[in-house]
Amino acid sequence: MKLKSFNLTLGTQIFKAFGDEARIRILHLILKKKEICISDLELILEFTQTKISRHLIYLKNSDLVNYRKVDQWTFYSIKEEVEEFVDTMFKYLSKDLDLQKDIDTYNTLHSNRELAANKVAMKGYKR
Amino acid sequence: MKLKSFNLTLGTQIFKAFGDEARIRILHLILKKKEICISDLELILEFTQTKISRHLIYLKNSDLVNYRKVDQWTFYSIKEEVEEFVDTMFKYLSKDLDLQKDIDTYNTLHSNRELAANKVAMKGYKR
DNA sequence: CATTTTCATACGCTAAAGCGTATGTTACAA
DNA sequence: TTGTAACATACGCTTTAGCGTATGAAAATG
Repeated sequence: MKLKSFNLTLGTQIFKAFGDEARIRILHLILKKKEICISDLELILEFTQTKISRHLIYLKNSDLVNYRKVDQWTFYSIKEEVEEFVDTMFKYLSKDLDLQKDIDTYNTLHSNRELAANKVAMKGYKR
Repeated sequence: MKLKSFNLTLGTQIFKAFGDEARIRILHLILKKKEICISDLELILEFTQTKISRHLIYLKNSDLVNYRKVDQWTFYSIKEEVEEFVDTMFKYLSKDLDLQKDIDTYNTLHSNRELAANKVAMKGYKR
């Protein structure tokens, strides 16, 4: 179910989550690609694994993302309750070139079959 | 003119501005009451003058508010370019009881003629 | 079964945020 | 002209945030 509003405490926490460029870029990729894992974010954003991991934990604690385990990967996604909110936020950022470039980078890597997402999606993927 | 979007840098700055309970409460009062000065915010929120002043400077530097001088007071207002954005943000906070209470407090003080806003609005206000 | 991959976390550091007290400045009031 | 009200700012302090390096754990791979 959709969350229509939040109180001051949660609201502040959510805005704080958006108050960091790295987290915005991570959230943006999660939103646009529905699901993404840490190792793929590492390739795309060229951050250290630690940095990405920590920001994802932050986002998890802010109730903005969920995760599920698939084989050895942990895929993060936007929590359904806040998806409309997150989507609204990114409408205000839709013209940003850096965010667009991140999507391009994802697409290139995906075409090159370099992402974990490829391996999971691949039929007959051998374990 | 309305600002439809902002880039990553400005966006991060704006979200940071919302990432603090005191600033949210201040912004909320400015938005709902159109204009407000520091001494009135002091009465309503019961923060120190320094704290309010600093947060308003922060909001000014984040391009969220404007101010104008009226007699001895400095009245802050939401910048027109971001008003639609700010309004949208507060829709998500519209159920919050603390924010509602701040408005009630403003209204009470206003009824009691205890705000600078009263003195300015008063016709024939003697200098 | 040894190695690699994926992700989390402890440690230590630096920078930024937030705050109170005190003080300064300007303009209005008496 | 003396005092007061409104607001800004310097100083010092404490807390929080963000980061890299190193290490740990679990699971998959070869």
